Amino acid sequence: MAERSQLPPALITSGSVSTAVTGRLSLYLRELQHLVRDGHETTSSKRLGQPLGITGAQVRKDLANFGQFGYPGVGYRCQELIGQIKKILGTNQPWSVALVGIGNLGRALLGYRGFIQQGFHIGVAFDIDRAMIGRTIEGIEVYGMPEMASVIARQEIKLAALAVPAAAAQGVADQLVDAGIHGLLNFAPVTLSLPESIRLVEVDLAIELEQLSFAVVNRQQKN
Amino acid sequence: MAERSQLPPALITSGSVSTAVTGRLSLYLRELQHLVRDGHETTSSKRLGQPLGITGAQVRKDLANFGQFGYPGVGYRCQELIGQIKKILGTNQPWSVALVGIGNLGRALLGYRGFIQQGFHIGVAFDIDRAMIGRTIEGIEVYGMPEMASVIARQEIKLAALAVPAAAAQGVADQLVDAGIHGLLNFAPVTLSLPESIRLVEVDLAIELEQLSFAVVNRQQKN
DNA sequence: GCCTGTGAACCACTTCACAGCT
DNA sequence: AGCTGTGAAGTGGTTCACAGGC
Repeated sequence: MAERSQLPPALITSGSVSTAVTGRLSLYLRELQHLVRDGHETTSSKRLGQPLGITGAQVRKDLANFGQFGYPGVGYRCQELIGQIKKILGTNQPWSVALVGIGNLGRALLGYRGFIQQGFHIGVAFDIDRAMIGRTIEGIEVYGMPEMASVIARQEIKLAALAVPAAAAQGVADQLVDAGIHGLLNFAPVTLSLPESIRLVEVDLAIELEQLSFAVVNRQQKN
Repeated sequence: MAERSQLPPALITSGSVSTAVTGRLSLYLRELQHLVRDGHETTSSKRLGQPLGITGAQVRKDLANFGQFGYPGVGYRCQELIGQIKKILGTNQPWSVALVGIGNLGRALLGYRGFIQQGFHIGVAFDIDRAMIGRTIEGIEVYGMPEMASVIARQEIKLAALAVPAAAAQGVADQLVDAGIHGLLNFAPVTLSLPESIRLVEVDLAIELEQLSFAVVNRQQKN
């Protein structure tokens, strides 16, 4: 399989892939990391997808969007595939994330250990609360909002997590965009209006519970 | 439109609807609540979907899965549609949720105000930390794990949020199932193995950041 | 034998377009 | 005129099935 390793650092295609695919890629990555921790060196598309309720064919099709990573008759080498998926997702290099809003949720994100091992860390935090500004929480410095643009520019931060009250979210998002952010993870339960160039991922905890409520009330089987 | 209001309390169909549809239903609900707050009495499928980047046809098709809620030539009455969507999602009656794990994330959920207005509240919390057991945090009593089954049975709790470390998640999930829970909102970054009868919604914060990373690196436009 | 990678078939979801109601 | 509800058409995503490599 010499040919494959001579290709440019993965993601040859990148010709617009659906979020369904990339979402599953993240699941494969998580699963592979568990497999490695359990001492597995290789796996098959079937064994990789099984615990996730995903067929082998689906796993192979998903990966086929980005290249050829498997070995016929053998399967996939876990460590190698982990590296490839990280390259695809862009997490082979670490990301520094700016956090805005140090309420309950913000502080939870500050202390969340799950980020580090996936290649993310909160690099700086912002809040409007004077009592917080200047302090260091969980090892992260807290700045006031006026310093946002300069701090984000100086530290070359591209991603931000927005954990402010709904009413403040759009205003803060605008400031983050002005500060030069490229992507935004929004926890506020509002629909943000942003320039096309800004990537947005939304997490609304109440909506997740609503989806659970629906599933329970309707006892629907799949998905 | 007398006929419609004589129909059984909505969700006539319920014949297996995709999560794509129900996810958008939650977004419509959120949007409608904002419209009401801004003083709107009615809206159209187009105006409802626009801020969400969803076409009017899509909005109408989604609602058509559950009945007829609109008025030709007029649109939808916001308050009425809010009520209908809540019935569909099962949030017209309040849900009491059990929280397991009072670490950073768990405490954030305890104090999260966004739940209440969508019809959810944390009714009870559990942890293994002796220092926590017996205390009351944010007005919620904290119990030890051995009391889980009896407390959940006594309070007839059907939903649980799982905010424990990854390594403990499967074991706690099993206990929750034994305690009679019907649906589980899992924040631990592991794939849980549960009986078919248990509904599961997963939120993995690191995965959300990975999706953002991919979107930024690949500068892909649409969803 | 086992497993990948992939065209072809299949299925589901989305968009279109229009009849019918207000 | 404006808007819903819905069959029909179109698009995209998933599953099938098999050729080819280990």
